[in-house]
Amino acid sequence: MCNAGNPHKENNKLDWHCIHHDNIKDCIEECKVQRILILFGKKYAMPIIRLLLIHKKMRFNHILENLKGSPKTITSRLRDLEKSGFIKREVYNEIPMRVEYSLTEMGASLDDIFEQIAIWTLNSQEESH
Amino acid sequence: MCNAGNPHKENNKLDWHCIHHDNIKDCIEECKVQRILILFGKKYAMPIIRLLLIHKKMRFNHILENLKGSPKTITSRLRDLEKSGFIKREVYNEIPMRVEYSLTEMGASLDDIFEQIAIWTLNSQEESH
DNA sequence: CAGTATCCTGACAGATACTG
DNA sequence: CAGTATCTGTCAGGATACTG
Repeated sequence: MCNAGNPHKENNKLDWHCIHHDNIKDCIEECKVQRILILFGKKYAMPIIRLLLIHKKMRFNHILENLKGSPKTITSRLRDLEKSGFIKREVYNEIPMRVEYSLTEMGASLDDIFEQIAIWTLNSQEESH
Repeated sequence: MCNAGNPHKENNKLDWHCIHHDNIKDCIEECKVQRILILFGKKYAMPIIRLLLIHKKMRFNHILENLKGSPKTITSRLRDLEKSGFIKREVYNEIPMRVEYSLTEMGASLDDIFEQIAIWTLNSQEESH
């Protein structure tokens, strides 16, 4: 069983990843921590979140221009983030067409963990001096 | 300039990633948060850290058997983690040869951020109900 | 405008055999 | 034992042209 969703710091550390899976494939598919790391290890995933944290709402071409990626890759990443529940896609049937991307509540909360990672990198730098 | 290494929560949020780079390539190369996410988005990176947190020291074949990966991939990941300063590789010139992997202080501190991500996944799950 | 479709390159990863 | 070498397949991502 994957216990990544059930961390009780007092009792046992290491609750953030399952060690009891028979094969690692199950871990990767079921462990939420691993899935987040895989998603944000992909190109543009984090920069998209950051753009939306700053601008709140953005249209496709604005994201595209800002990140200077190919439309295929940007689309792919937007779909990933949407499927994972981090961003919301709203279509307005105007001419020309308008699509606006924004963060879900869950997506906006990513700010916290990214910041914590940043703080961690700062601390681990100090320790190594 | 990348300001990911200089987070001051009181003044400005979003310090965890640089928005002022002209192109995203510089961000990926220079931003520490992004680099960590890319590294641990790769297969076996997190499971290796977890194994070493539990067992303290492990030999190559034990890691290999435990994670059931191909030797090429496991070696590649061990080198990545070593280059980033998370693990230490010690060679003993015995016959048969012995190599032991263990965490550096910085590697052991990864426990904290993985746990924080796990706690975050738990909280964001509750919110969405 | 917001994407798809197509083609292409390179990195990631598995399987297996081999070596110091 | 601790890898390396080799071959293979899959997928991420770029460039560009096209479409509803």
